[in-house]
Formats: sequence, C-alpha cells, structure tokens
Amino acid sequence: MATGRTHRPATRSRGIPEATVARLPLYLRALTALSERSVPTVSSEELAAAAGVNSAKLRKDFSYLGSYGTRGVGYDVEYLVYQISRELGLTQDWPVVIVGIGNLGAALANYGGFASRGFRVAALIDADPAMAGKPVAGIPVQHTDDLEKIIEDNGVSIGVIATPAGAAQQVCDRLVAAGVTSILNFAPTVLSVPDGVDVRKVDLSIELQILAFHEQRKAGEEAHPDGTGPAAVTRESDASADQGPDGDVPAVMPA
Amino acid sequence: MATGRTHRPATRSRGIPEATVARLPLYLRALTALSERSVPTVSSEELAAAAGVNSAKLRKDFSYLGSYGTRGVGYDVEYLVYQISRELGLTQDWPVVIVGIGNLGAALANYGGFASRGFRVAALIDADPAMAGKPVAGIPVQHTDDLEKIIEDNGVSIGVIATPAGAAQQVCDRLVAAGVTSILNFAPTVLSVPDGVDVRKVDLSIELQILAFHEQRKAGEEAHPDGTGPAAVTRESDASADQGPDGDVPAVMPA
DNA sequence: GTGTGTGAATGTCTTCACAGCT
DNA sequence: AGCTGTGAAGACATTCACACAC
Repeated sequence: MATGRTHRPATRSRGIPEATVARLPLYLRALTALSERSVPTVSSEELAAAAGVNSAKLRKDFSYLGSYGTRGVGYDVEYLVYQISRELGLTQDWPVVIVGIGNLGAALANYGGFASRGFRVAALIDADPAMAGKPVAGIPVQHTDDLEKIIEDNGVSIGVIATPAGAAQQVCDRLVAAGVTSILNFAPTVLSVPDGVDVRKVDLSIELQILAFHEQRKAGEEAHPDGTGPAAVTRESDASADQGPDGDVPAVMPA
Repeated sequence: MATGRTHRPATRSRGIPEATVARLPLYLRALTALSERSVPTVSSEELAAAAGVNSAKLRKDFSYLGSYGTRGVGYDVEYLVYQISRELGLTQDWPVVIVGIGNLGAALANYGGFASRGFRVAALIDADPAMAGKPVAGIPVQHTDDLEKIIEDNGVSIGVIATPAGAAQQVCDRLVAAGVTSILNFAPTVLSVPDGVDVRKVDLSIELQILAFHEQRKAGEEAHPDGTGPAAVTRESDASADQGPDGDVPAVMPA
C-alpha cells in the first residue's frame, strides 16, 4: 500500500528537502513572469514576495541548489529559470496520458499550462466506447482497451487518473504494469502501488474540509479575543463530548 | 502548501496541529466506507492501512481530539465519524460559491463530493454574459455583477475561484469585500488577502512538476540494484485527497 | 551600503516504545 | 492478551542573525 517503508536511511547530502522541491515550481512561475517582463535581476526579497513566501526560506531553498546569486545584487532571472527548470527535470519533454475524460479530464486536457512546462498530453483515454474518436482539446479520445499500447508507444512515464473512484485502482494497476512510474491521482481513493512508483493526490473535498475547519474556528473564536479558544479538549470523558461553541445537533452525516 | 492563514500569531497552544487537520478528512473517508459496510469497530492498525498512513501517526492524531478509543478493542466507527465531522465543522451546512464556470468550474459544480460532506453549491458565477441563466449541474449561472448580492443573500463564507489567472485577484478582492473569509484557489496565481482570510491553493502544474522531479531522479539513479537508490516515494503532500465511496470525481487545475 | 549564503536556534511533525486500561 | 494513549527521541522544516562578497 501507499504508506510505508519503515526504513528510509539518512538523506545523503545530495538530496534536496521535499519541502523545498514543492516550492521550486512556485519560484519558477514567479521567475517566468519576471522573465516575460524582461526583468534582468531580482532580490530574494522581491522574488519571495512574488511567490508568497518569506525571503529567508527562499534563500535557504536556493542554497540547496547551489550559489546562484550575487551578493549585494540578487539573482539573474534567466539563469535561475534555467537552473530550477533543470533541477525539476523540465528541460526535457514529459509525455503524459490522462485517463478518464469526464468533466474533469476534459478540463485537464484543455489546461494550457502543460506545454509551457515541459509536459505534453500524449493521449486521452476513456472507458466509454461512445467517447472513442471524439476530439477533446484537439486530441482524439482513445479507448481503455489500448491503454498498454499507448503507454508503450509513447514512452509515457507519468499518468493522470481522473476517473471515478471505483475505477481508479484498476486503471492505476494497468498504468503501472505498462511502465508508468509517476501518477497524479484525482480520484478520491487511496491507491496502492508497488515500491518505486510515485503517487500524488489532489482532492477538492479535502481542501474544502480543511477550510471548513478553520472557518468554524474563526466563528467560534470571535468571542475570545484573549486567545483562550473554545473549550479545551475533552480528555478522558468520552461520554459528554462537546466543545464547539454552537452546540451542533448530532446525527452522523450521510454519505 | 496552502496558507494555513497568512500569519498565525504565536498564541496557538490549544490547537490541533495543522498536519493533523489535513489528515482528518482522510480518516473520515475511510471511516465512512467502514460505516457503510456496517463495521462496528476498527483498530488503529486497520484504519491506518485504509487511510494510507501509519498507525502511530493515526493514534497521535486522534489523541489531539480526545480519548475516543477503547484500549484492547479499538475505535467505535460511528462515534469517530461523528467526532471527526464535528471537529472539522461538517455537522453544519456550508454554502459555497464557485466563480469561473469554464471547464474546471463546471467539473467542480458537478462534483458529487460536495453535498455528502456538508458543502452546498449556493451559486455559480461567471463573467461571460452569454453564460448567464444557463444551467450547469442543475444550477443556473449568474453574472459577476451580482457577486456581492449573492454572497450576502446566501451567507456564503467559502468561495472557490476557478477563473483564469488574470481575473483571480480581482475576484478574490470582491469576494473578501463581500464577506468571504475562506478561499479555495485554482488559478495559478498568488492571491493576496487581508489578515484573517484563509486561502488554500490547488495547482495541477505544480503537482506535475514535483512528479517530474522525482521521475528524473529515478531515471538518473537506476544504476543502484542494491537498494541504495532513490527513496520509494508515495507522496502524500499537503494538498491531498479524500472523498466518498463511489464515483465522485474531484477536480482541480489552474489555467 | 546591499543582499546573499549559512550555521545556529527554534519550532513542528513523525516515530518509537511502553505504561496502563479493558 | 490486546490495543490505545502518550512522553521522549529523533527527523525535518523554518526562522534568525550576521559574516562575507560585491
């Protein structure tokens, strides 16, 4: 299953921290915008503001890549764009397949940010025979039966799953068996994959739930300017259980 | 990533760790599935496997909510579903507006995972006059001109931005001025918001770039048959997943 | 003077391992 | 005997603050 791995030995000095990797695309976007406006150099302070992080973090992140700045001056925009692109592997072309061409799949297929970042939609795949041949975003949809051939013919190593939850694991298994080693999963399910396959997961529902948590907290705390927040946790007592400011009525929710 | 809140003051002593909050929806989904199969109790080990995390982490997470388990036995499924729902604020109804009804906005409007989790699409808003009145997912699209009125009339506090990048900040400003305090941003741009407004961001392009980074690394190091090679990843990230049992399609993406 | 690069300090998250309850 | 709940240890991430290069 997806979890795993009791042993991950010490990171060799070569590795870039995961948190840093996750921010590189952010910096890259900000730099690209500067590049388009022909801005030659930028300071950590300015770039950090554009990327929405603080400058100390940005400098620390860049320090893992190397010393690409000039003290007293800042960073050369074009040079940094290249270095980050290279580090992320975007100087090469990544063919990608999208499986599941429903509302979401179509939206993804139409997404313009692909080509500009080294990604190319190599194929669209759907299980519905009625979809086969229909062009979406200018690319004809192909049937799931041909999935393996499509992967192999195009040398695809990155797959995007936009199917309903029920189909996701099966699609995933076929993708992996055909040679895909990185998966971006939009289906609301936990995928299990063999070791060495990378899965990232995006789900609207989770994001909204996290927002709801903070939203609820705001509402509950606006009567506590001192920060004493609503009721301390109900340790021990499993009977009473209540803490929210507004006593909500029970009833476990439906699915 | 996602901004937990632009700058949370140091006064956070009673709170649930952000990392834990981000996993609660995951547990909730696994529990909901168990509930539907009428499973009465579950151990931390089993539930952890279903949610794709390890059991120590899960127990620690639950310990922040209270002592809801029974030693030697496990957790009562229904009870936990209720407790987590309440903690996340899902026992109440959250009206949500979606702004920008393009491919992505339509996909979001059609997303089934809303209602099942306490979210209700109160309105769809688009700047294109040609869209006005057209029903998407059974809900008529309204024009941007009426944004403020819609927000106020429906008591909306959560907004979803699915517009092109160029329009996002402006839409955001209007949402915030009208009273929205939580925003889920699908546009590939950094939004600036006043203190007290919570923004989370979902960006397809970033997810793909992170995958490309690891993919490149695998390719570069595949000469390590002894296992010294690249760490098995199976990422979880901060923008992740969830949802209900069958066939919902989540969505995401920038323009 | 200006702004980078980075050790050291601080804070957060995960994992371990076991005491304690059922 | 079994499984939770949690201090303590460890890994990881962020922030501080300043020496150093330009």
